[in-house]
Amino acid sequence: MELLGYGNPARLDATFAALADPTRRAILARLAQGEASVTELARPFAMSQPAISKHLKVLERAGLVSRGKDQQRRPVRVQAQPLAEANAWIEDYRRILEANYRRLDSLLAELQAKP
Amino acid sequence: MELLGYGNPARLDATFAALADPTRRAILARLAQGEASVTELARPFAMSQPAISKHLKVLERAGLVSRGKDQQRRPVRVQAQPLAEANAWIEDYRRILEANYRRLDSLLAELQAKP
DNA sequence: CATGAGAATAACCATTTGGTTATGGAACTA
DNA sequence: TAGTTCCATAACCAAATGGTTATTCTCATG
Repeated sequence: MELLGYGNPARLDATFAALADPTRRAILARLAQGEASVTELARPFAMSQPAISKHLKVLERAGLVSRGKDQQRRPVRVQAQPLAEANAWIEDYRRILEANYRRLDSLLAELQAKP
Repeated sequence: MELLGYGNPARLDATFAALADPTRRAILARLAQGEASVTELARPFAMSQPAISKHLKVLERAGLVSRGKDQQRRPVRVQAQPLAEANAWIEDYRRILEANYRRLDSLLAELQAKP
C-alpha cells in the first residue's frame, strides 16, 4: 500500500509546523469552541496583539483557519481539512508500523514452532 | 471533556516540529520498513551526511527514533509512542469539532422544525 | 469631523533552523 | 601499523521564527 509521502508535502509541512507551537495549539483549542476575534484570542496570552496576528497568519497559511469580516472585527474560524491530512499521514505511518510488528510477531511464532 | 492541552506540551512541540520537514518524514517512511544506518538513510538524498545526522538528532530529540550500536554502524530504529501522542492531540481536536458540528446541525434542525 | 476600537503592517532584534565544508574519532581490514 | 568506512562534531552561513514597539488602516460612533 505504502501511502507515505503522497498528498501535498508543502501543505503537510505547513500544517505540522503550525501545530508545533503551544500558543497556536491553544488558539486552535479556543477556536474549537467557536469563532473568535483577534483581540479575544489575544486576551489569554502574555503577548502583544501583533504577535497573535502573526500566529494567526501561520495558521492561515496552513489552511487551519479562515477569517471573515464583521465590521471592524475579523472573526477567525477553524478549518478542519488540513488536520485530516496530517492525521492521515500519521495514521498511515502507524498502520505500516503495526503491520511490521505483526510480521515480526508471526516470524517469531514460526521460529518457535519449528526450532 | 476538553482534553486539548493535556500531555507534555514540549514533547508535542518537538514531535510536530520534527514532522514538519519533508526530509525527516521521508526518513521516517524509510525506517518504517526496518532499521537503517546513517549512510543508508543519507543515500537517497541530495544532501551531505552531516545534514542527515542533524535531521536524525531532531528526530531523536523528539523521541521518534532511537539509535543502536553495531560495530561502526549506528542503526536507527523508529519509536512509535510520540506519534501516538501527536495523533491523540489531533484526534481529540477533531472529535471536539465534530461534536460542535453535530450541535450546530441539531440547532439548525430545531430552527427548521419550529419556524 | 474627531475619537476610539479592532486589526494589520513595518521595522527591528535575538534565536533557531537547515544547510555547508573540514576535521576527528572509533572500529574494521589489509 | 596503515588505511578505510561510518559517523559525529565544530565552525560557519543564510534564511526563517517568534517576539517587540511604533505606526497605519478601517470602521463605527460621539
